[in-house]
Amino acid sequence: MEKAMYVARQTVTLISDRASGPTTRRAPSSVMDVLEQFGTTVAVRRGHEIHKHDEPAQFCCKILSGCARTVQLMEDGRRQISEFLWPGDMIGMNDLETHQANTEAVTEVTLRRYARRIVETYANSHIAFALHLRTMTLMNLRFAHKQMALLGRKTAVERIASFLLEMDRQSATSGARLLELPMNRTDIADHLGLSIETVCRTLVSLQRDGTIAIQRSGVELLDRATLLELACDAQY
Amino acid sequence: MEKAMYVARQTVTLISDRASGPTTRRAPSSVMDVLEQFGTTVAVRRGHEIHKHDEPAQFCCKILSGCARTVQLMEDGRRQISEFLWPGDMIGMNDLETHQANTEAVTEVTLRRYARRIVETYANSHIAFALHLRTMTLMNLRFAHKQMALLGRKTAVERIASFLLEMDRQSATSGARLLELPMNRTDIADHLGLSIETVCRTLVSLQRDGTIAIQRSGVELLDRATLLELACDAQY
DNA sequence: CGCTCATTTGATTAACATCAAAACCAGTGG
DNA sequence: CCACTGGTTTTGATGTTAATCAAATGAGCG
Repeated sequence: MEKAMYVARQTVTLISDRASGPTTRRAPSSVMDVLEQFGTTVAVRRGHEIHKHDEPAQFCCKILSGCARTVQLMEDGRRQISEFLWPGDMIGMNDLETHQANTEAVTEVTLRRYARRIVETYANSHIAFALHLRTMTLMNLRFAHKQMALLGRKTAVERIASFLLEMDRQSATSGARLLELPMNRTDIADHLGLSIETVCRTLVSLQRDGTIAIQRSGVELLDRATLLELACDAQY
Repeated sequence: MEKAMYVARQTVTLISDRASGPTTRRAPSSVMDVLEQFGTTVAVRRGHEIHKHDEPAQFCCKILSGCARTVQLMEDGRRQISEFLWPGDMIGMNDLETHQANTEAVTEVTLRRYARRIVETYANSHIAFALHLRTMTLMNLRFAHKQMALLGRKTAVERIASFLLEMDRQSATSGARLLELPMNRTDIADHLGLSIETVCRTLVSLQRDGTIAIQRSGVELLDRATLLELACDAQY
């Protein structure tokens, strides 16, 4: 009975989801909901791995709660965090046979996990689902291009300002003064291509200017106008 | 008659194309060939624009010959070149309503141009085509992630070595000693997040080491082993 | 040949990394 | 409550890489 219901919903709502807009990498509910019935819920502890690089991509997941990071690792230990992932984001959809990066829990994370076989089967028989997968990948790609411009051409302050605005946009309580930052300074550094000390110093200097106020678990955005200017980015 | 032929080919060969492997962003011939009949061939002169950022995405193109670049521009003129595009690569498939970046001809370029409306229509009714679009986008995303690691964490020499190996991989005559580099030093700099002077100096220093030999229109790769080591990248 | 544009070289500077240590913070247990 | 511990963040001093500024050289072309 539940199964029947899902199928019905799917035929009705599949198309409309592409309107979810260019700014989110979230899985809009309706198209992906058809997977619900096949998923299992899993908890991953802070710091633990969700997927490993080069592992066969058996599963993909939707984040229910918490924050994760995708990490590219060089032999000598240098790290690049391509993105942080939030509730609603999908993990492991950007891979074909094997995972392309480590995915790790930044905080305690709960996931809804699906066998990729199911997802692929579904994509092979439901065109709107296949199109939706592409749209999700495109959103990721759009973000990646922005991040390349940040890493290639922005200064430390510009990177931090962009990061704060991006985190605010992603955040559930976007627009609130207090912005929670669950990741530590090392993660921020490895996401922005900076050293941890530069991240600290830049945040402190923004605090001295009165642009932000650093809190134990995040940052207050006091002066958005200044951040916007510093971010050098039409999007925000 | 020609039309009929194309349709026939399509039904036979649609599925098999996903085997085209993880290392190319090219459009494998068979799936995309169904578009052929709708395309028009266009020439774009060196330096001219193919698509403009924020323009409605009316067309997409396949490169027939030449080299193009996708450029992200900041207000003050700083540039980031996300990628170079080669014969077989698709342009404008990574956008939804509007283009996300400028695409410009590095050399004289000839294109096969298709109305997006046709492509979208086709994707909406042919599932293998829709799946293929996703696979192409995934290849692009994979490259973008590698480039983020390069921009965030690699030194100048490592970037140049990675770039040369990447260009060699993309090149039609991959493996040959002489590697053609149609883009100028400024383009390379804006692709690697370096200054033009650093690109020059680094190339010259690799030449002094005997790793490469700089030619008027490219570079000879004399010592691939050293380049591989410098690139710090398991992929090559 | 002389013009323009691209590349290379040189000298100097600035931004950020690195190294080192102090301060802070969250737990833990007395 | 306080002291102790391990980890994270912050601050300070110094070093390095690559950017910037400036000029010379080289290549393509009418």
